[in-house]
Amino acid sequence: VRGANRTTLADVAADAGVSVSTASLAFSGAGPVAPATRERVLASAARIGYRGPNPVARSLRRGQAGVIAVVVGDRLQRSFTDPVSAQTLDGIAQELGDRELGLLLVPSDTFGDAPALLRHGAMDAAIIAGLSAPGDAALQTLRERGVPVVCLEATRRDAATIGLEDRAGTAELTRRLLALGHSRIAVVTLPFGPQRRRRFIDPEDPPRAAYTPTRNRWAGVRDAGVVPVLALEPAMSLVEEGVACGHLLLDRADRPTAVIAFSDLLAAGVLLAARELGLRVPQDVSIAGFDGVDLPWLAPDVLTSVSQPLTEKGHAAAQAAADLTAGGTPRHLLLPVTPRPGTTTGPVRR
Amino acid sequence: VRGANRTTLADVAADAGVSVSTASLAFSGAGPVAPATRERVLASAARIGYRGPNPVARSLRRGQAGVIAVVVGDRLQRSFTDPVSAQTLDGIAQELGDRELGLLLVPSDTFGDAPALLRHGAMDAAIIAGLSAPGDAALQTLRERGVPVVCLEATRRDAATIGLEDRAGTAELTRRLLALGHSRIAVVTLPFGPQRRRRFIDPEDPPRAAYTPTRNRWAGVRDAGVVPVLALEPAMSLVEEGVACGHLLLDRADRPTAVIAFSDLLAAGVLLAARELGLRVPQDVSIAGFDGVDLPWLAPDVLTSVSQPLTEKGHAAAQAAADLTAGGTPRHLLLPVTPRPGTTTGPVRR
DNA sequence: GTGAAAGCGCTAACAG
DNA sequence: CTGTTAGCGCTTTCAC
Repeated sequence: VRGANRTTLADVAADAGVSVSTASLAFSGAGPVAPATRERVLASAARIGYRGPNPVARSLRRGQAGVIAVVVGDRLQRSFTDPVSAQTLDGIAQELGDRELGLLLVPSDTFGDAPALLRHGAMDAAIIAGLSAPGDAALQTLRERGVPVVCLEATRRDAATIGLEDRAGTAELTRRLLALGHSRIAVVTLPFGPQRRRRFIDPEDPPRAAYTPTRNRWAGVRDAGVVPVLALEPAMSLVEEGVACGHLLLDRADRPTAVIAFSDLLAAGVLLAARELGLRVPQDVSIAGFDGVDLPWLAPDVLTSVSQPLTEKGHAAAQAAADLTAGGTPRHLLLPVTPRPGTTTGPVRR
Repeated sequence: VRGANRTTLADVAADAGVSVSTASLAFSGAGPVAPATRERVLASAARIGYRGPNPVARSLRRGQAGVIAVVVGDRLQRSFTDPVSAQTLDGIAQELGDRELGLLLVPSDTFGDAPALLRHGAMDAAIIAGLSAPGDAALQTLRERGVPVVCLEATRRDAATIGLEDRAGTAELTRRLLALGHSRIAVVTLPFGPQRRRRFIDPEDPPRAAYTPTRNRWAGVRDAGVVPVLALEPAMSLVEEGVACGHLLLDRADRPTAVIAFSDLLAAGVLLAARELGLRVPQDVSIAGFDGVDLPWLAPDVLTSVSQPLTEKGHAAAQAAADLTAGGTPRHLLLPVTPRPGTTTGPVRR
């Protein structure tokens, strides 16, 4: 139906009695065409049912696909239910839309082969959203194809990156807890790598995390001079995981007086666990998160957190991708975070 | 960088001392090529840094873009945070990925102009996900371009549709409440149209809803022989709206004994409102939802609801789109729903 | 202002 | 098995 013999610009030109090039100009408006001719061409187009220039042909001629691929975790369901990803993607989509660039959405897990789309899809650049480890198949495939890449949440030499002041964020959060008199502080980290397992981490000597934000946020806590009394790596950044971690941390005699979770979703889970255990927040335990997302279902509580400029991050990523497409060199951007006061932290009770 | 003079198949052919067509066959594997020649071509490609066939050129030649557009509400942030959309999109992405079709994500609000991408983007078909009213700008633009369309959540003659047994769903839910002895049943509907306002609806004589699911789910309640004691249209299907509606319905002397919300997100909001008001669920009020999504943060409660096969819906939509691309005729599919038992409904107390 | 010509990079007949 | 030929539909110099 679509692939069949649709009418082309040549048909229009023939019908209007002009050359193809003139017809082209009449449509694109990119050159001088007599108003009368223009009218005639447009009329012919309408008459014979011409649907406008074929975007693929245009792309071939221009040498640009007009499309930026956005690589997200394999399960969109998860990527999107997470407000952090959703809001970032929203920012990317806005900026790309403003520049009339298409957004090719490519789900791809970190391990295993890159999907066919990534290997063969038409794209001028790619944005790897979400956590990616150095050896990432997606990144590698893109490199081989020579597609310029923008990485979010990662440190890469060979790609543009949009980073975050993770480290300053958790440092600030930790200092605030210290100021409130907390000394027994536990941490729920982000995943260290793609393995997806829940496990206690040695707070004195944690393994090196493959994921940059995990590494940086941990470093921030240490910057504030704190060695956590307990540290737990969740399988994923999900509410359910937060609940599980919360139980492991709070349902014990030597309960910490404060918990820092490296994401709001995890912090929310810890809060729910505290509620289930009959603990009052913040009287019995203080809980801090990271991201500053809006979690209306946590009402009446609002997480004490650190906001990252998610929409802006998306804008920056899209902008970086567009720049690379235009031949720009990969730049490395670092976005600031700002403390967001909430109801879930308070002075330590003795 | 990308648009510059990259190496082409012709370069490879020249280097390998074969014709372009042979080189092409060596890459696509779509014809008989002597293993030796094939090796030689591949070696040349590697040597001169050929990155593989240009997807745009291939598309032009094939007459297929290899891309399906997926139109979602203007704010991705909202579309995705909603588990219903997220899971549907996940299903679409899976199926499209399996067929090696690209997913072009296009945010577009229902009113106002269709975005440039929809007017000029390369696509073989489009899926309109999320609520769409008959006059929809996106749908109209697509029609004018002659792009075949699949509509979710809508009744359309001129497009393939993937529907849901909404009506049977709410009818069943209502009957179950009746069986539990409820007679004072209130309803929180879905939005009736794109206006986004919260308002009470005349239960005896509701306006006609532009959105199909709203219409059908209401009809289902009536099918069960119930006229709601109160009916409230939310501005959107969001937890916050559910909370607001919950307060309006439950914080009054003639409080209903049961509330049916037309989405789980709204039902969750009503449940939170009930908790805030100190009402026990289901002892003081029963609450039923629709969709059957997983809301871990509602623990320990699980909404009594009706599950729709979201992933399957996504699969079906993608499949329908692929069929249309291949010249198939628009079909109209109706997917079943299944009751999902939960903890939020119980016998009426007197 | 308008037209002729030359491809963008690839694939698919069709000969050989 | 391999090469020749002919476009896919459009844009863009460059003459006129």
